[in-house]
Amino acid sequence: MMLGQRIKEERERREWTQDELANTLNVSRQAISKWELGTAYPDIERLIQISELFNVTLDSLIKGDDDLQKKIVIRKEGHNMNFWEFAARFWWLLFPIGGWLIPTIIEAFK
Amino acid sequence: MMLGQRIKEERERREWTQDELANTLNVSRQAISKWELGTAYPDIERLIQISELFNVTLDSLIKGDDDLQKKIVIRKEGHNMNFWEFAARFWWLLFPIGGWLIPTIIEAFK
DNA sequence: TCAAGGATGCAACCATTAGTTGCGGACGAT
DNA sequence: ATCGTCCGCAACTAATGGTTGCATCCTTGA
Repeated sequence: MMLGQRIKEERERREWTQDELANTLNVSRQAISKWELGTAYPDIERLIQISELFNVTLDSLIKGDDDLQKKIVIRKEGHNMNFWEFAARFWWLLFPIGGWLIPTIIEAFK
Repeated sequence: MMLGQRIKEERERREWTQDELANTLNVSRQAISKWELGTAYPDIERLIQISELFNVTLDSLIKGDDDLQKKIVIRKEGHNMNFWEFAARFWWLLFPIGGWLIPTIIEAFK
């Protein structure tokens, strides 16, 4: 995850120390250090604060630079019954349907 | 924060249950419930998973997306049956329909 | 050369809270 | 009536984010 690097990047771009950033966000300096080193992650509320403070999108902060982002689509199958699930449930319909259909067809060609 | 509502929206849009979403994200169903109710927030790693699964930006997920807001109101109520749900419920219609259709077809080719 | 101060990382501890397990209610279908 | 599905509530556990204190590295200047 890019979060640590991105925070450090934006902080250093503004030539702030960890301590200064910590004060504006009302956390200890160590918290900033951990975030940047990736040993801890800020909670979501603080994440929003950071994105607003640095004027960057959350995606840019967390995933890295915008142009590096690529959507990874993880498709999940819906819970629609497929044919076999349907068949497993209604196989018995073959009896009445078949029992009527087959004689009918046979009758038709006699 | 919009996060809970947004997750619920995107989940219901796909007609998934909390349980199904929980399985794809490898958390308990309760976790999903808490997220949606706002009594807990997913950690950042899972947040990224969610945004990728739903193919939405993190900003849209966390801060809310005004454009999406409108759509939700419309489709909030009612639940559209898919084909198989329909089939599972009205399979018996095959009897009268088939009873008329098939002889008609056979008659046509005689 | 080395002392001092500033900036950051490391380690241990604490406290918050995210996540799990278990239970029950609401609802629909059979 | 009963079973199955879906979801929320409560209590507990455990993971981890945040704090405090100390160590390290670098720069600067007498």
